[in-house]
Amino acid sequence: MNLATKYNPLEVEDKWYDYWMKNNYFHSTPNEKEAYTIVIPPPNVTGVLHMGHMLNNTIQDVLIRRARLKGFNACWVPGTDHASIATEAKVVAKLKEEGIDKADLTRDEFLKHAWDWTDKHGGIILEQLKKLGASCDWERTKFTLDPDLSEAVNTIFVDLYKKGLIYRGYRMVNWDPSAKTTLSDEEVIFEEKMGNLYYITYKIEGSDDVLTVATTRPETILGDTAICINPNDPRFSHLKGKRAIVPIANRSIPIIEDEYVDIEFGTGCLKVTPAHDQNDKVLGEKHQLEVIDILNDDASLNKNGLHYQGKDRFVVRKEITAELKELGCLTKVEQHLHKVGTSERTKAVIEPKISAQWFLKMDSIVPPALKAVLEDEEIKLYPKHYNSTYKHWLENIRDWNISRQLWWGHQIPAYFYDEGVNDFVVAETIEEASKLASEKLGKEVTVADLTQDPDALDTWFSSWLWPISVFDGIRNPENEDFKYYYPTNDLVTGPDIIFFWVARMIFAGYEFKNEKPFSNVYFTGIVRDKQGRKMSKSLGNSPDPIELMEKYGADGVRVGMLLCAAAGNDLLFEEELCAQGRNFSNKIWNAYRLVQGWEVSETIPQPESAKIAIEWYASKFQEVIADIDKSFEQYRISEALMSLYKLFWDDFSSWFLEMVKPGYQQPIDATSYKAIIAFFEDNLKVLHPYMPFITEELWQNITDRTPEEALIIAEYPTTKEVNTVLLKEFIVAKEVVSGIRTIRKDKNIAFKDTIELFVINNEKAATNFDAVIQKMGNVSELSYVSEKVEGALSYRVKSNEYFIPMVGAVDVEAEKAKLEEELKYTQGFLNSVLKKLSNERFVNNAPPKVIEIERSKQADAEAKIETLKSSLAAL
RNA sequence: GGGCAAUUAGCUCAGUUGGUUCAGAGCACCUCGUUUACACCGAGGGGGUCAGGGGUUCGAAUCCCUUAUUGCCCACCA
Repeated sequence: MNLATKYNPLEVEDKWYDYWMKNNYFHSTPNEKEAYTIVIPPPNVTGVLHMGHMLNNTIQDVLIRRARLKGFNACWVPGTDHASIATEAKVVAKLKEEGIDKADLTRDEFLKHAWDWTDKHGGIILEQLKKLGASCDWERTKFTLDPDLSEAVNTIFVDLYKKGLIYRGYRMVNWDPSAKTTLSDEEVIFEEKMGNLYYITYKIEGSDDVLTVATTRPETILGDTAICINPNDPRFSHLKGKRAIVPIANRSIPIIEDEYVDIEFGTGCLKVTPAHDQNDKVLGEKHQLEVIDILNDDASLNKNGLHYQGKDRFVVRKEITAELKELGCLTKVEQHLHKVGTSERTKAVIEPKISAQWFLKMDSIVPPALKAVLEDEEIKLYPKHYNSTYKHWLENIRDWNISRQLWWGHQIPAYFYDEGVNDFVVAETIEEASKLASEKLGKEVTVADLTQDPDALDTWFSSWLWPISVFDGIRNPENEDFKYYYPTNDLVTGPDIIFFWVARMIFAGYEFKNEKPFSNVYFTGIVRDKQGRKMSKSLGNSPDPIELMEKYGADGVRVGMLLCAAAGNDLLFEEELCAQGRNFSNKIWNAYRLVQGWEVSETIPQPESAKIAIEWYASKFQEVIADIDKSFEQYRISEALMSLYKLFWDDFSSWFLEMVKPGYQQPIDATSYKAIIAFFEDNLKVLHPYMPFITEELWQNITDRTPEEALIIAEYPTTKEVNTVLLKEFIVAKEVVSGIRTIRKDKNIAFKDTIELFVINNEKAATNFDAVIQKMGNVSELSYVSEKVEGALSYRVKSNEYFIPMVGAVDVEAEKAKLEEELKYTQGFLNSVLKKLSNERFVNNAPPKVIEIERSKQADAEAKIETLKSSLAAL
């Protein structure tokens, strides 16, 4: 068969993906083999593939395919996340474009739009993953809003509520007065702004004394319910136990003491407004202060704003400043640089606001998760330094606010029955809720009497169950899949969601199953562009993954991606790397073209050079796959790939194939050919996890295979002993060949012209590779001699000397100079060794092994110097 | 402000418990090459005061201290 000189990925990729799908190789069911399981970090259902996904999923596919080859029952569960905030925002925006305001819709109407949107855009990303070659078990595809997963979420909520771990509380939220909604922290952008710091004096009750506070938001004094001083601040010891009067409002408020107050900052006195500041709220709770909310939903002042009622907060800020000045309470205004939270979408300044939220208590949930990672190492994080980050967060964790003021998601299964907001029951269904409420009240409460909490649960409250719920482990804990696949093996994700997701999955694993969700977590870096900027749509610096795959082939992009993905580092991606990946595909392709073009002869004998080359590559291959195993143990996927790259390109193609290559239009002996094909097949196996398409294509090209013989389910090469002696001998042989090449280049001797090579074997080196040296150097005759060869160019490997006779071309002066330079270098080297060895403290303190090494270095150097000196003398 | 990391060749990174010719790899670069698989190639080559300073040690890219720069996370200072 005639193969094109270039590999064309487009012709083969879809073919093999369909073939794998058709033969159901990605699908896994429990069997007697050991399971190897990965659950995908579910991408947003309406998202599209970006470079981060490419990296992440390439790594997962490498792990899965490798496990499959290694004989595990490999199962990679794909799926998507409903991503409540992101998706709802997209739907709201889209409706707005159509002139529809979310506020005008009922919940059901809105959800209908959201589902339409999901049906239209959902799952695109999964189709894109197929282009990448992702060998996910598509029959197991899950979505966090699937009925079974939603049911699991409900069950867990009810369970935790019954355990007393879920409670309803008040919390400061980010309020967007323009959109009149709460925002998650992620949607708030802090911008540095120059503002004013206003110094305001308060009278001390029952005295003429005053105290001064500093604030950036003077209008909030109307919500003040205390003044706080640091108990260790000597300036204010006279204020202890006193009360102060809020200007304008003329309310009396207590002066409290707390070390939270920074003595250095501002005036050392802090006004406390629990309704409008996060830290003040904490202080307020600690000291049981009154909460006075002064704002309406649109950030105008309410009745607590007194005569400012109905006016906007910024208008009030100006007016109240003037009034305070008039009253003589404003002593100073300073310029002050501070960070102001603004809404990502509306740009409005965020107002902290207290509202009712649902919380999950953390105290009992955290300890097993800490222990599992830090003490027992049941779960290992790679790179390991994330242990500290993990520890720090878990030890300072606050109760988890699990409610969101959104509709797209799992509606909280709490049912109010008093029209108000205080009396509720928690139940998996509304029928159950009505029963519970009736019991609780001692009178009939019908379904119609109940109102379900409108809020949805935090997205992570469903995804924290992901490794369990994809196997239906919540609803049906004894099912075979769950028992077989859980705990999963590896999780591959970004460090940005270590708290949001990774830690919480660990919580869920121990809380609900008393078992870890996975054994290893591999954190990838962030994909950046050449300038180190994060790749993003808005910057327009992110290449389209699909276009890249069309240009370089999926295998090329996979390789390009991984080449720059050093373990745990961010990666600076550039398209050039995909070209390198494509070139590698092409290299493999052409190596195959060479081999498949050979004519095989059963009768000709095996050349000596081929025989030893085959022995050598067998060992070399073993050495490299052992290295690769080690790299994988440490999740150094990129390093493992580089080992393979060099193995195939340098060792296999540049050396091995050249060594066994038959002469032009000569046949190859059958023994060698068989071995070469076997090596080629082994190479394809180890390359397959990285480059699934080209390897399957060539595998199937080598010979007709039944579906049971497909590469994707082949058996990974077994480990055999490595002949290290042979490997070392070959390194020397390479240097000998290299020496010939250098001289050929220097003297412009074409490769097709044969040369003679004479050797003085001072090293008593083995002669195993002589046939190879002859072949690779195009040496007509290789002879061992004991005397220098006159009129020859020479070079040295260790203390061995090699001569290539050259008629008339030997420049004695140049030879001399070369020898003298080598001599100088070697003597310098010897001196440094001798210096070490003559240092008594070194000889006394260094371990014997190290001293021995130094002595052999000395001997080698001395031998080489002898050789060089006698050569010089001969000239 | 607190925490975590990083700084080695033009670029991206290895360098294990301090000790083999340990200063390395890939890419890029330079020179030569239309040899019969591949120019998406082959052969050869140049290139680094291991961020700066100090210390420990017989010996430091490696351990300690310190300074500088960079990145990430957390809290954001009334």
